[in-house]
Amino acid sequence: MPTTLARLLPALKTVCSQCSLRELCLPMGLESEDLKRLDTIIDRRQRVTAGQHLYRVRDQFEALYAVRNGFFKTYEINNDGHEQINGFHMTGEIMGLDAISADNHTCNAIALEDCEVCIIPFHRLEQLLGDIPSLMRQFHRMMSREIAADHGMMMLLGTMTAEEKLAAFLLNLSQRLGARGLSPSVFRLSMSREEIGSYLGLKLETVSRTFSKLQDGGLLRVDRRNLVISDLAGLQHLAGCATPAPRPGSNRA
Amino acid sequence: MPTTLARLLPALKTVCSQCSLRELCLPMGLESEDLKRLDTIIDRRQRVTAGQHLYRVRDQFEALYAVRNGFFKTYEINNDGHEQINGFHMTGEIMGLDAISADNHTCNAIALEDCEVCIIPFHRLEQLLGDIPSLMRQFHRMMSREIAADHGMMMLLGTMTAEEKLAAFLLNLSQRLGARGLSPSVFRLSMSREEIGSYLGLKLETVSRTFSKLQDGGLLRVDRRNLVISDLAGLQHLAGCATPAPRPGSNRA
DNA sequence: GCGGTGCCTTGACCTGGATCAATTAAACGC
DNA sequence: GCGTTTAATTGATCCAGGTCAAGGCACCGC
Repeated sequence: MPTTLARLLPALKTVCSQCSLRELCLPMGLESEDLKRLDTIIDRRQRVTAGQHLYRVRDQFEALYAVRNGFFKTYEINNDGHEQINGFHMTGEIMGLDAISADNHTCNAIALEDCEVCIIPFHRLEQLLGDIPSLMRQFHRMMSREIAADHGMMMLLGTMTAEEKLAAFLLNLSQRLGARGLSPSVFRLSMSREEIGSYLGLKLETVSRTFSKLQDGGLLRVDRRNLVISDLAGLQHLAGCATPAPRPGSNRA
Repeated sequence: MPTTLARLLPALKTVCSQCSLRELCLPMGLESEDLKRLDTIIDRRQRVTAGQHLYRVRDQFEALYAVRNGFFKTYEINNDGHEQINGFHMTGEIMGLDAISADNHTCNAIALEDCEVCIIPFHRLEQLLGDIPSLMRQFHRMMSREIAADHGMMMLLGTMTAEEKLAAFLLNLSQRLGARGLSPSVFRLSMSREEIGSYLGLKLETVSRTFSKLQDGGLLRVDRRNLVISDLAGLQHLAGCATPAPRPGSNRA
């Protein structure tokens, strides 16, 4: 058993059927009968303190994780030692989908704040998918959404300028926070400038300069990690208006 | 019905159970009993001539497509009119996985050569997945592999130089051709310099210059679209040795 | 309070790849 | 065969973002 799984808290009994996030997460759209069956396999939570890994590259793949609260990043290190962040993950989002094919995790997941995740044992989930068509549909939607989001990210990395990238990134965060009932215009960044840069294919100095430029343009205010978006339409214009309408469960940047 | 589906050739009767690609494709690892059940839903092929679209953004999503032969690209156009190629798809690879979540295609697929695809009606496939656990597993592996490949692509776009990008791209092609029993060192590129550039986040001039540089370095020979890899190890070194071992059904760059 | 540490900002300069432009060469229609 | 078209190469110049360097400022332990 990987060390990262060692600190299970049996006291934390989860049930999807009682979870306030169920319409954002895997149980979305499930009948109460089927929700109860899901409860039988997703019955454990795990706490992960800020800075701790949930899993690492090459860890045996056993479970998917749904973020219950907190904020994660997933990243890979390439052979130059260069870190690339694949995604930031918040409440209701599923991590680990990339590991299914290889039976091992292909990236690292680390908590940027104190977090809690629901453990979804994958082989039991697959069994259940065969019995609950609506759950299977939702699962496939979530995987597909990840693929589409990654394609969006490839577009961002391949074709956008620093300003466009940062605008798109902040809008995406704003949207996902909004979909969770939080303020879409005033929030705290959980990640450093360097981490934003790693995600967007920029250096931290460029991220910092670009923040300053957007601030000088009156689009937002930043003070360290506190952000206020003051001109949403302006940011959207900058990002190419490519911001899709927020949807429950919308995933990734 | 989308125009792109109009030219069905009923004469082309497909059966997975007879297909030489079955160990690269969706039927991988299936028992003959289950293969027959797959035959009942994947029973049509479609020809797509070079330059013709198989589907376009916003087309209703009805089916996945397995490439039977030929070569496709999938791409998106962003709001600046900038094209980003998401992937090149060859024999045995599945296209359309990104469309499941939205019920509409989120990218365009166009044939770079005369192609033939097998039509996989998605709702019928989902029904069958519930009955055939090994098919479900293989389907999930293929989706997951796409996610992992996209993460690799994000790494490439975010952290690599032009030379590293091109080396990694050519090695990926080489590997996938090799896995299909074709020469991994002598092959013809089906795409233009501009398309390579769009995929790698470079301009066509840079792609051309980088080819020349690799050629001058003795790593390969290019003449228009004909390629000979003469120093595989050298290319791998350049690409950061990040080339995973070729596996059947390995997907995407 | 006070030194240390980690993050962030800003300035000055440099460079990899973009841009603009000219040339060559295959492929194609007739 | 001979224009026309399209793809590719190569050169010259430019600039967005990288790199290097110097502070600044919140936060922490003591």
